[in-house]
This record gives sequence, structure tokens and C-alpha cells, in this order.
Amino acid sequence: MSATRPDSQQPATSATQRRSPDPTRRNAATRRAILDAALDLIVASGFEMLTVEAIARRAGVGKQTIYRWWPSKGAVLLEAFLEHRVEERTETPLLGPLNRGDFAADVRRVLRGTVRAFANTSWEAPYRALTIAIQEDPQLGAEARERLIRPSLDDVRAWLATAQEHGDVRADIDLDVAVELLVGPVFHRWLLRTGPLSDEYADAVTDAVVHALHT
Amino acid sequence: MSATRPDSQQPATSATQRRSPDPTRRNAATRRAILDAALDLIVASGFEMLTVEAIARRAGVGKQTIYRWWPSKGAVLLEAFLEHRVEERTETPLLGPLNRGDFAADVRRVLRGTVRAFANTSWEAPYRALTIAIQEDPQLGAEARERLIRPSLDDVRAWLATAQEHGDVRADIDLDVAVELLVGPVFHRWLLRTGPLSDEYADAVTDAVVHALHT
Amino acid sequence: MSATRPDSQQPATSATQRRSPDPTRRNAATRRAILDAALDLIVASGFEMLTVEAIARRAGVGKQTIYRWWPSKGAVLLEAFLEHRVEERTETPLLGPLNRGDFAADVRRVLRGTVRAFANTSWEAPYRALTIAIQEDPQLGAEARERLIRPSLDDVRAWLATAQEHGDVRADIDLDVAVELLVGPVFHRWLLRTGPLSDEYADAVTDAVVHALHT
Amino acid sequence: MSATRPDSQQPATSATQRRSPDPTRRNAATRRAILDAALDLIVASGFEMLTVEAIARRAGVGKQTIYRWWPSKGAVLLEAFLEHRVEERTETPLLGPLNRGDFAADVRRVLRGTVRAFANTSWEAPYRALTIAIQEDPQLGAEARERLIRPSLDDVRAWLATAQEHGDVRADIDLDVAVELLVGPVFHRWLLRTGPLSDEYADAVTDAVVHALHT
DNA sequence: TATTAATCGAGACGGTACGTCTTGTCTTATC
DNA sequence: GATAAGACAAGACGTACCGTCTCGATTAATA
Repeated sequence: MSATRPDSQQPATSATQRRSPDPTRRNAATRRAILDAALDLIVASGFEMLTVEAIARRAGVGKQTIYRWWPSKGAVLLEAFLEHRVEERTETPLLGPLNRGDFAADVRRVLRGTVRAFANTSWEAPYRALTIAIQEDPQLGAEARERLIRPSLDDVRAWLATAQEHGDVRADIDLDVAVELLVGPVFHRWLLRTGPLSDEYADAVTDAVVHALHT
Repeated sequence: MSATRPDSQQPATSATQRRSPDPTRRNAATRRAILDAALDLIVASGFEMLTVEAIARRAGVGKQTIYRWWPSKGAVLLEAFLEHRVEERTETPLLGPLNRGDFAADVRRVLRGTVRAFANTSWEAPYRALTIAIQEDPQLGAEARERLIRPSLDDVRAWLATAQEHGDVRADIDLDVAVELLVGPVFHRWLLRTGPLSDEYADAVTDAVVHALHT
Repeated sequence: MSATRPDSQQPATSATQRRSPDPTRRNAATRRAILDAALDLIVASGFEMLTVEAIARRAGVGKQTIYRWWPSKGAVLLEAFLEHRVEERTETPLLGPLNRGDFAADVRRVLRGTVRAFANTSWEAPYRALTIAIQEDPQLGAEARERLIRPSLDDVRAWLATAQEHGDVRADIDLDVAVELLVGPVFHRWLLRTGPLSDEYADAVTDAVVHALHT
Repeated sequence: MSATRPDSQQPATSATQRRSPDPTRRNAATRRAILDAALDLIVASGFEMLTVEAIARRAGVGKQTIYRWWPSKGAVLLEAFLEHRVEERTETPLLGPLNRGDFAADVRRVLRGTVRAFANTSWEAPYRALTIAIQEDPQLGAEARERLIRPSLDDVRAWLATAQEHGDVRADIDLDVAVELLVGPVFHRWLLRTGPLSDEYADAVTDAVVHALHT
């Protein structure tokens, strides 16, 4: 990077291969403003009123500053989740603290937490936007999976593994499937809006899942 | 600017409530060409390279003809599903014929069919596009739910109701939850691409779900 | 810019080779509005406050409409001159009607006309802008030379040729040089602002030029 | 947004009147590099590929260093001319040494020199760029006139004054007009590219001008 | 010689305009 | 009298420069 030839014949720096900026010189306040602006806009103005120009305008920031640090508006959104900006703003932990003892009660607590997050506009609006962005941009999808979704699911999986050791979950079940059994129904209902996301619903799912996993 | 006559004789139609065209005069071949063009483009060019202009160009049709009959490109997509154009083109029935006898075998058949549909590009690409479109356009979402998603889920639900009468499904379970237990895991894995969509996976889910529903 | 072809095999339409639009479908009022907006902006807001976006804004027109018909803002300017929009707006003919009889009087009339045009803001501002644009864009320069400058100079040349036949101009002088002798001094003083553009100045130049051309 | 302190102790300097830097501490090599970079870029990359950023890049210099010492890129250009950097690099004296004796021969020498300078790319490219810059920036125009153009024209004027004393130039002619008669035609042809800039052309103009000025 | 203060290279920043793209409406010429 | 073709106003896209603003790291003049 350092001893670059400042003048002529460098080969036009292909679009994706642009010299990456120096993170140490980054303005933290600006970064914060951009993440907040993006979240504000999603929550306020609906699904895809979200625009890089609108973010820049609301954050009082040049467009280039956004493009300098993020490849797309979806990446801004992802970072907002990774930085826990969304939870901080909504006070809605996706999954409550994972306890132990009564397995069924733990499942219920987890599912109620999940359902409440999905029912909370200021959390679900950004998450829905991110989910859309993931579909439209495979690159972003890969990163979101690796840094946000997988770790989140792995937490659940680790908890279920412990439960399995304790004999609360059948030994012959694939834990990945178990995780999806837990998360899938709520996710499906949320994304397609095929029914209400209430505590009663969470409890009904709890019942079925505990049955499914029980020894 | 131009010599527009603002006082035309349109009879008090509100902005969105534009005088709908006469369906009897509709050109069936054109309609077919538009649906096919849309599906072709989605399957070929990825997620949201889909453009009204591109559809019109490929179908050899004026843009206005599309806007005359559909409110958005998502609606075109929905209609393609409702007309069974997607299945006809892919020979991938979403759910195999619902039989009876061995309940576990039926579940396995249903889930393998679902998984195969989700794994088939020429089916999953349009469905993914429609799923995105639904998120971005609540109006379209409502219509898709009513005319496509709900009926599809209701088929499953009816089948499960019969199974319940036969004693293959616990009486104390909410059938809507049962449907989601069946569909949710696969849907979640497909949409977020968190794992492979194989027959083995379908069978693993079958195992868990049969467990969950069993008396 | 991005080489995304939504559909099939058209060969990417290189930047300059774009399909030219159909002139018969052009909106004449829009065209007029664009030319006027451009002239207004130049006269009002100085030299190169002129922007395609500003023209579009003031004309109440989409940017694309400008780019559809002109390759650059300079081309808009050129067309305004070719359409005689500038003269119509300023009532300042560059060269007065070419008479005959007293040659010196004709020269004086021509030079006074020229000087007055160059001294008239609402004519000289667009012309100066065009002159700049010509320097920055050789392509535009070629077109301006062929369609605006050369014809204009050729008018003068034709008049001098007649004078030459009448014996008012030496036979051994190159008429192109004669034209430049007439126009060059005024042009130089105007462009570099090295002195006042008054009738007295025009008369002084007249004196010298008549001397130079005299038999 | 950022933590700027608006109450800094800058001593009442108006916006434009920023505290000028200390010339004694200036890095001469850097200055030289900037002037050369600007000239290189103009000659190489055409008319207004010239950018402050490009100059800084090529000179291996921070943008601020340029803005510290010059108000605009045009000012850099002007200084390159005032420092005789252009002539040094092109070995093309604008006006040959003004001799005496045969007046017509002197005029011919002057005009041939002028024409050759205007025909020499590495001289005319910067000069054209400067001429453009002058049009766009009245402030720069004033300075260029005072420090570059006027002195240059005054040299010619002084020479003509001597010739007038010697009886080679009519007494009743305005010397400013005489200077423009000499320079205007070439300037006009050069700027608008309306014809070739050859020695023959210079001689033809010489002929006409000597006629015009002759007693 | 050590201290101080400025310039220097580098480049992030808020802006503005670029030239392109797509949207949804409106217009025209053709069949 | 409907339709393909496409012009149109609007506005977002992602890029390039503008001119200002930090940041260390020299570097030159003063103490």
C-alpha cells in the first residue's frame, strides 16, 4: 500500500478492487449517525423507502462517506445489528438469557422472547429490511449468515446441546434440525404474516417442540 | 409544459382507482408472453435484475400493457404462480398428492416434495422473488396471502385434520401450529440458506415432526 | 456504465453508440424550455454556474430528457445560437444588414454592430460560455465551427468579396485574412477584457482595417 | 456532527481572509513539482482533465499544500507562466527579440514567433487552459491581465511606439488598436481553430498589418 | 542543542454535479 | 381503437472532485 506510484499508469483500479480506506482515521460520530439514520428511516418510512441518499441526508453526511465504508445499504443494516444498535434502541433481546432447570420453561422463555422481538416494530422493521437485502445480494447474504445468523443460531444450538446432555432432548435428533424446529415456525409466520405473533402462539409452539424433542 | 388537458372526461376516478380496462378485450397471447418473460428473466438473471422494462422488452410488449393489467411486477409474479405457470415450466409440484395410510410416509413424501421444490432453481428463483416482493409491498402481500399462501397451507391443514381424525395426530394440537411445524423449518433453511436442502434433511425433519404430532 | 444486460444478446451498446431517439416524437415545448432555461441561467448566474441539473430544474424537465437530445450542456448552448434563440431574446444582431456603396461606412456599421453585441450582457454571456465549452470539448468545437462560426465568417467574407470586385478591397489580399483583420481585434479585446468595447473603439478599428484593405 | 470548536482563537479573520502562510518556510521543490505536474497533465491529458486532485497525485503532494499557496488550479497555471516555466519547457519564446531597422521584417519575425508558439502543443495547451480558466474566474482574469497579458501586450506596444517615432507607423493610429491589429487575427484563428497557423499565414497577416499601419 | 511552530503527505469529510437507470404516466404512429 | 414503442418528469444510483478539516511526521527558526 505505502510505496505507490502517485502518477500515471496504474490500471484503472477495477470497480471492486478499490484501495480500502484507513479505519483508524474514521470518524466515530459519523459512523454512529449513519447507523442511526438508517434505522430511523426504516422504522419510520416503511420497508424500502430506504435510500443511500436518504440516509446521507438524514445523517448529515456525504454519500461518499457511506460508500467509503459500506458496499451497500444492506451492509449498513447488517452492521447496525452486529453493533447491537438495534437492541440498544429497542430494548428487545432476541433471545432471553438461557437458563437451566425446567427445559420446557426455558423453551417457552426463548420462544416468547423471539415472538416479542418479531412483534416489536422497531426491531422487526430493520430485521425484515435486512432479510430482504440478503435475498437481493448474495454477497451480503454470505456475510450476514457468517457473522449474524449463524452465531445467533449457534447460541441456541449450544443451549440445546447442554439440554441433550442433561437428557431433556433425545439423543438421536440432529441439533441443527432441532434449532430449526424451534425457530422455523415463528420465522415463517412472521415473514409471511400468516398469523398473530402472541405469547399464546409461542406457548403452542413450545408445546409441540418440547414434544418433538422429548426423550 | 405540454398541452395537457386537465379537464378530461374521466368520471371522478380517484388517483389509484383508475378506470379498469375491459378484461374481455385482453390479448391472451400477450398475457402469456408477459408471464413467461418475467419467469425467464428471474430464472436467468438472478434475483432482482427483474424490471418492468426488461419484461416488456423480452415479451415484445409495451410497458403500458403491463401497467394496464398489473399494478406491479410482483403482481405479475403472483399471477404466474396462480396460473400454475411456474409448476408447468418446472414440473415440480410443491406438494405431492396427499395419500393416506402410513402417516409418517405421507409426511416424508410431503417434505421431500417441498424440499425438492425449494432446491429446484427454476421454481425457487421465482418463489424467492415473490417472497421479496411481498415484503416490499404490503398490498401485494395481502393478496398473495389470500390467494396463494393460505390456500396452499390450508391444503396441508386439511390433510392434517384428516390425520387427526384418524388418530395419527394428537387431538390437543393447534393445526395451524402443526402446519408451521411442518413447513417452517424447511422455509427457514431455504430462505436464509443456512444448510443443504436434501432428502436426508427432509427425512430428519419428518422424524422430528412425526414425533411432535404423535399421540 | 455497469455492463449488466438484463436480457440477451445485444452487444452492450458502447457508450457513444447508443440508439438515437426519434426526433418526430420530440416535445417541442420541452425543447424550447430547455434552451431558454440554459440561456436564463447563463445570463443570470454568471459563467459556469451552468449545470445540466440546474437547467433541468429550471426548465421543469428530467435530466434524461436533456441527455437524450444533447451530448453536453455546451451542445444545448450551440443549438440556442443556431436556433437564433439568443438574438430573439436580445434583439442584438451580430452583424447588421450588409449594404453597399460607401465601403468605409459599411465596415463601420459592421464593427459597431459586432462591438455592441459583445458589449451586451445577454448576448455576450452565452457566447462566452459557448466559447469556453468549445475549448473544453473538441467534438463540440468541430460542430460549432462547421455550423455556427464558419457560416458567420463566410457571410463577412462574401461581403468582402463583393467589395473586392467593386475595387474597395485590394485584389492581392487573402479574404480569410481580411475577415480576421476585421473580427480578430474585437474578439481579442472582448475575450481577454483588455479594453472597453465602445463605438469609438469600433471606429478606430474601422479606420485601421480600411487602411489595411484599401487599394 | 463532529466535535468542532467554533470558539477557536482565530483573530477575526473573515472567511476568505484566511491567515496567509509564511512564504519563507515554503518548500521550493514542492512548488516546482506542483507547477510541473500541472503543465504535464495539461499537455498530456488534454484540456480539462486537469484537477487539483490529479495535480496533487502527480506531484506527490497533499491537496492542502496546493490550496495553501494558490486559490485555484488556474492560479497555478498563471504562476507557471509568470515563472517562465512554460517557455523553459518548450523553448518557444512567445515573441522573438524585438529588433529594429526594417519594420516589415520585424513584424514578420514577431508574427512568425507568435504563430509558432500557438502551433506548439506544449505551449498552446497550457495557454489555452489558462485562457479558459480566465473566463470562468473573473478574479483570476484580473490578475492574469495585470501580471501576464498587459505586460506582454505593452512590450509590443512599446516596440510599436518606437516604430512610430521612427516614422514606420502612422502618427494618427491608436497604439492599443495597432497591437490588437497585430495580435487579434492570430489569436482568433488559434482560439477558434478556424484555419492553419503556418508561417505563410503569419506573412499574410504581416502584409495586411504593415499596410494598415504604414504612413 | 532543544523547543517550538509551521509546512508537508495523506486522506476523511460534507457537498454538488455527473451521466445512467428505472419507475409509472402520457403520447404517437401503426395496424 | 388497441397496442408497440418510447418520450417524459422524477429521482436514486454509484463516482469524481471540490475545498475544508484533521492527523502524525518532518523540518526550519527560535530559545
